[in-house]
Amino acid sequence: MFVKELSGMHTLSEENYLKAIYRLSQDEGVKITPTAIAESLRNNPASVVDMIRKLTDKQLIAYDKKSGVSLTPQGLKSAVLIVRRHRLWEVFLLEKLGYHWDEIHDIAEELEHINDTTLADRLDKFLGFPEYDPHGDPIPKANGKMAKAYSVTLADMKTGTNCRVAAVRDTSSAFLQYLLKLDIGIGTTITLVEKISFDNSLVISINGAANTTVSQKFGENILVE
Amino acid sequence: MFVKELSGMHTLSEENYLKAIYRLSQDEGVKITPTAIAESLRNNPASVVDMIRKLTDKQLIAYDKKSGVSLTPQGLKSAVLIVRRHRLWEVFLLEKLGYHWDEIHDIAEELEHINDTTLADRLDKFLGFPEYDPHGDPIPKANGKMAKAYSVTLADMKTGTNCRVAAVRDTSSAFLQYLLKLDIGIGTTITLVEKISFDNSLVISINGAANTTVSQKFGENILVE
DNA sequence: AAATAAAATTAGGTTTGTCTAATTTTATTT
DNA sequence: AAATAAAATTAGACAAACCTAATTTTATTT
Repeated sequence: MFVKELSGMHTLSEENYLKAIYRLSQDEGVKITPTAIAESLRNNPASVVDMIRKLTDKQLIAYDKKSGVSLTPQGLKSAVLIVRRHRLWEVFLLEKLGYHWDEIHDIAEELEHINDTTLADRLDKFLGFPEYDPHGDPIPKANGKMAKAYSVTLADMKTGTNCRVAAVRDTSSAFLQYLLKLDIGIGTTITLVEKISFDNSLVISINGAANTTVSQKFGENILVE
Repeated sequence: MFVKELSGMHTLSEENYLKAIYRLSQDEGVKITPTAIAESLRNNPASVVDMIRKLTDKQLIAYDKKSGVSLTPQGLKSAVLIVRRHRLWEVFLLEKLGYHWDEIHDIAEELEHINDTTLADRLDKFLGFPEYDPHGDPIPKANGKMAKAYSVTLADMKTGTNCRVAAVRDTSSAFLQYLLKLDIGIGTTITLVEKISFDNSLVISINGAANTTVSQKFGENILVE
């Protein structure tokens, strides 16, 4: 299929690797190893090594044993476009089709691979050029630029301070449904009442309501501002 | 990937075969042979034979040397759902994203494979439950029922009669762009002025304008009422 | 009916992306 | 530094979906 040879055209697998590598590259200072990629994609390091070779040949990534895997400018461009499409489709599914935020990730995971020169831009326009997706992640613009991602977590907060939920790190429906049950969404105000030093559990007040206790892991998956 | 084993889940290829068989089954009285399927999918009869075995094992089609390939009730249900999704997405692309009708087929060809229990129904609702897609093909309802497809072509008309363009058979951008140039769309009124007996060319008047001559093949790809 | 043409099928390959098991390289402990 | 553990890599398989070439079956002519 000669179509696949056209610049900017990648297989489904290639796109998923680029996305995984992009995601891993967001944790600054962390080396991107074959094992890390394999864990991220829930596949085998041996498979990753094969794909690293393929993507290196295609000049989408670079691999240096010392510094690990990195995206080339071309690979970054492709990865950001996939992320752009993913996040735009999430907005569409939530705002236009009425899905809840715990249902959209997996569908967007498929929609993001649909490739057409103008589709993302048309969708962006149709949605009114949203800045953030329903999970609080910034949506890359057509030129690749985007607002800075939130990085301070609820677990990083000082006891006694207030914050606004800005984004969620984990987008699994298990986590999002838990948030729904706790009545936490983007924009919710949380007060950190106490940190339990034994296991770093967090005692919080959601929108000024009675106190609730959540785990450290929970706190690390809520991004605040 | 155990996910693929769930009922109603088919591979991309399987879905394309089901769709092709469904399309061929619309020409009533025509036997669906491996060669016909291969032509429709532009692939090799040997490949088709492999897939016929696979789909037969999965009880999605039945194959009888005398009568050819047919969809089982289960296969029909899957095929109709794919067609439903395709046509709904076409409406979306045209009406919401502003594409022209010659650009939407190929994109819908990808979107149609996205499978989620409620996606098609939500999209249907969002679009206002359209009856026909932008090419005039009826959109199957959630229950599988749909308006009858148009079947009379411009070439079938009697000389001197008027008709309204109801649908197009060929959805290739080459054909659709030609129609755009001729100023023909769904709803256009055409008068059949004369049939040239030599090669069945058609002399027509579009929306009452000056006469134009088109080929027999052209006329056979315009469905009218 | 025999000859020919067309269609269907089988046999054996190829590519993509995955896997397991074995091996080699690198990193971490002791 | 040697021993051990972990990570990376290679080697060899496999499934899906396709292919070509050869063969068999079916249909059409003469």
